[in-house]
Amino acid sequence: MLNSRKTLIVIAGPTAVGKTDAAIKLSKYWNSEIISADSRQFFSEMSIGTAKPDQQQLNEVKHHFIGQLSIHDYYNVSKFENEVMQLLEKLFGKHDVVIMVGGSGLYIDAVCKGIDNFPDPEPELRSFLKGIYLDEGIVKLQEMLFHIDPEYYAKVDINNPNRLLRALEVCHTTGKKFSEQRLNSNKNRGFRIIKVGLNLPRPQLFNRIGFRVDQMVEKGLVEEVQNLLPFRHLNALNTVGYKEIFDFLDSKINLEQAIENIKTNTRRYAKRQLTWFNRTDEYAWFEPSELNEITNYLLSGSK
RNA sequence: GGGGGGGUACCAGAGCGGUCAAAUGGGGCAGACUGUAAAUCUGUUGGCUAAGCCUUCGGAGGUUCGAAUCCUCCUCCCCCCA
Repeated sequence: MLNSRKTLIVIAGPTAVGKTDAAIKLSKYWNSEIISADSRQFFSEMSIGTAKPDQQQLNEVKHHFIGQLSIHDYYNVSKFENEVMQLLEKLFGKHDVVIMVGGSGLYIDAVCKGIDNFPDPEPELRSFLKGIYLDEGIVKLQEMLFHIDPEYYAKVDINNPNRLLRALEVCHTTGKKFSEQRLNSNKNRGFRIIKVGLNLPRPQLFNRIGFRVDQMVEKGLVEEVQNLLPFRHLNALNTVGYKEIFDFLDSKINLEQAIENIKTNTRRYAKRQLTWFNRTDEYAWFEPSELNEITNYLLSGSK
């Protein structure tokens, strides 16, 4: 069991706000290490388009969960939760403070609050259900769910194929209703968690997004995506910055248009992230440049 | 100079006498979200003292009980002929 003096500092915020830099500085201050909670920076083949920390930054502070997976690997939040918890046990052995940075809200929450246990989905079942959806449409999924798990049917977003697919998948593999197993439990972690949100006035954030996308293109985004073209069907590549370039490589749109689309979709992504983080009032919000304020806040809170 | 087409909400683009504050798409804004999550999905998008009222469909007049829709003039744009 972890010592309660141990603290996990969570740094969250919308994409391109400046989380990486801030986390590195804070990590240096506490002489600690960084756990990344970014569902796309996990993949070794995706670097430019995911704005991974560069080699110099990686050398400055030890990072975990950056590029540890291949786009061909199957991964999910639950695995992330387990791996992070294992790692934390080790890290807290030598540090009182560990920093977790990232923009993937679900992944952050899985670490902070835990996530219910479900068996891993069987790939065959998953593709079977997907086939039904593709062949017979969402209405068929709705009917299936209505019969198997009316309770969940009553509360899900009935138009969201992913949700329906997942619920059906769980019902079929466990033989039990999804709604009965989805406890929304709140695991008690043996360490303190302090959450810091980083944000900027919207116009400024959006400027940074535009600038960063241009930079990605200069660094060779198109080539990176081109090399991944054969694997475009993989889930990891259903990602902003990649799908738009695929459209360009398909000659559906020109480069300029693709770049514009990436910027637009990134702005939307940032908005969705903010919506997620604003769901709770657990975050103390700062601008990324307010390092002193952040440090003071953390010091007063981590005592 | 002659002939033709057209100017509709942030943009594109339907509508072509009432059921039009105006389809649809894009963009914007807001939201949902426990295993594909940078994914997936939803709502909203003229104004207001909001089941009502006010101001909108290039501009000005006119016809009509009634006009984004018809007529006249003006204006701007596009295409064809010279």
